[in-house]
Amino acid sequence: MENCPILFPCSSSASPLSSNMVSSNHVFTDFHGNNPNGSLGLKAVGNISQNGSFGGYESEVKSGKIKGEKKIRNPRYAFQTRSQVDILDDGFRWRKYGQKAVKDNKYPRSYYRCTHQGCNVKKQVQRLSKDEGIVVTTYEGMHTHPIEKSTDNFEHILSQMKIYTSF
DNA sequence: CGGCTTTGACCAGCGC
DNA sequence: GCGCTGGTCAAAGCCG
Repeated sequence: MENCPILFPCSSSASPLSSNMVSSNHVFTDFHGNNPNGSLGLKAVGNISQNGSFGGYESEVKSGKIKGEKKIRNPRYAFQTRSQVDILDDGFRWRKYGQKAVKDNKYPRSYYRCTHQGCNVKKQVQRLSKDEGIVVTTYEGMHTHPIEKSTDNFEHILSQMKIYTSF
């Protein structure tokens, strides 16, 4: 089955959502300041903690590199998920390659990399100091292979992400 | 035995 | 020019 909805568009699978996110350099989920709980229908997850930290997230590529177009980085996609654990099993195999503490947050940020050959997808998981129940997952790059694990439990998480990316 | 996590150090970019 | 922050690597150790 085409289990490559939004974040993980298979090379052969061209879902409208995936192309949408690819077209726009950053389809960043702009929840901050625009997250009336109830309108989202995310009663399951409650409130998503509307903080404006995401605005700064995207400012990375636009610094002074666009002029030289050399340091162009893969588009990033960040998602907030309500989870007790940092490790969100999205069906891929990730290898942790670093961990750093961020000043804004008291919790450390973990850097993961897809262990698949030829798949240089990176992701970083960060927990919000304000809400320890909120985990921010930032994906960088695109997977070029199908999911190797069943997205059984991941499905419900995905549904949440879908709502976020629907913005 | 292989794969993965951990942790410290190193490096590059940016701001002051 | 210096200092800071973020990001990545690499060696060692652990676990399955």
